[in-house]
Amino acid sequence: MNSTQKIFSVIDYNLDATLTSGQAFRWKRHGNGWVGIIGNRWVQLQSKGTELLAQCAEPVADWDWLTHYLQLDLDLREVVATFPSDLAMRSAVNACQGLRLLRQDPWECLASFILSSTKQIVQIQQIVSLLCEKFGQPVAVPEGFPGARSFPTPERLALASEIELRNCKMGFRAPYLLASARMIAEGRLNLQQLHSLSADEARARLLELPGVGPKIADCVLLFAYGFQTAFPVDVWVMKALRQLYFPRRRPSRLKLQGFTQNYFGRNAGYAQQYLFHYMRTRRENGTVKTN
DNA sequence: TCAGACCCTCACAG
DNA sequence: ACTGTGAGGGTCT
Repeated sequence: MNSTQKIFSVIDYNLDATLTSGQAFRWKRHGNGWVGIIGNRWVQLQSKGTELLAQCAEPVADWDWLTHYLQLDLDLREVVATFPSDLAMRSAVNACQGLRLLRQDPWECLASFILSSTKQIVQIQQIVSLLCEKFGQPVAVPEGFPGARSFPTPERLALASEIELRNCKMGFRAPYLLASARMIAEGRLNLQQLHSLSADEARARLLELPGVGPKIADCVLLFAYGFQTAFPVDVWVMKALRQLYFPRRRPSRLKLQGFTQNYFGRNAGYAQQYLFHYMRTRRENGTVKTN
């Protein structure tokens, strides 16, 4: 039966933490819940205990897209059980039970992270919001809600000028986003095809894009393609790693990569998300308990 | 490996 | 109120 809303039963799903943890940049708080756009759909989400209420603007026949985006079928306990059990890791997990990884659209994720370099999360949200406002397609919205737009396609952005993009306050990231959009629009890189590659191969392809370095490539592998071994190292995670595991000398990037893969295991990327969130939200901002 | 440049905005001093 | 300053989920050269 088609309905505009559905109730999912969930265990250990911290919606607030998940939507504010810097993976996705378009969710806005609305009352107790959240409003966002997934693909071409407007969605409102509310979490109540073990229930997750989803509301759309138009009737939905099949909710698989939302189950997939939110990764509702994932057994989080099984994932957390694979983390190393040092104190910092345990503290990070305890500080934020139910933090999840989303499974986003590759292009939206890629473009958003190209825009993320040396920006704070609120600033990224602002840029992405302007970008959607200017280049996105209108989507259906329920009565009484402000209009909303989808994330612009690479084809649309490929037609934009650098000036237009800079007007979205993205500064020096504009030529990167434009060039990447063009490469994808021209078919020089097929984002869907990366699903069929290994993590290393997919990573190599992403690194061909201008404005995409190791950190952003890993974010896309993790947040869009679900390669859970991908381990984005940003300033926060680097701070944690150095304090915790390399107190003496700083390791080379290659060494660090080897270490994170071995030490954090097959869900290294998930572990990274907990460390990131922990570092970012702790009161003493930047210190981690080591014993 | 190692800086420095790169846009722009906001928070925070003074 | 105003101006000055610094730094912010990096990447490129």
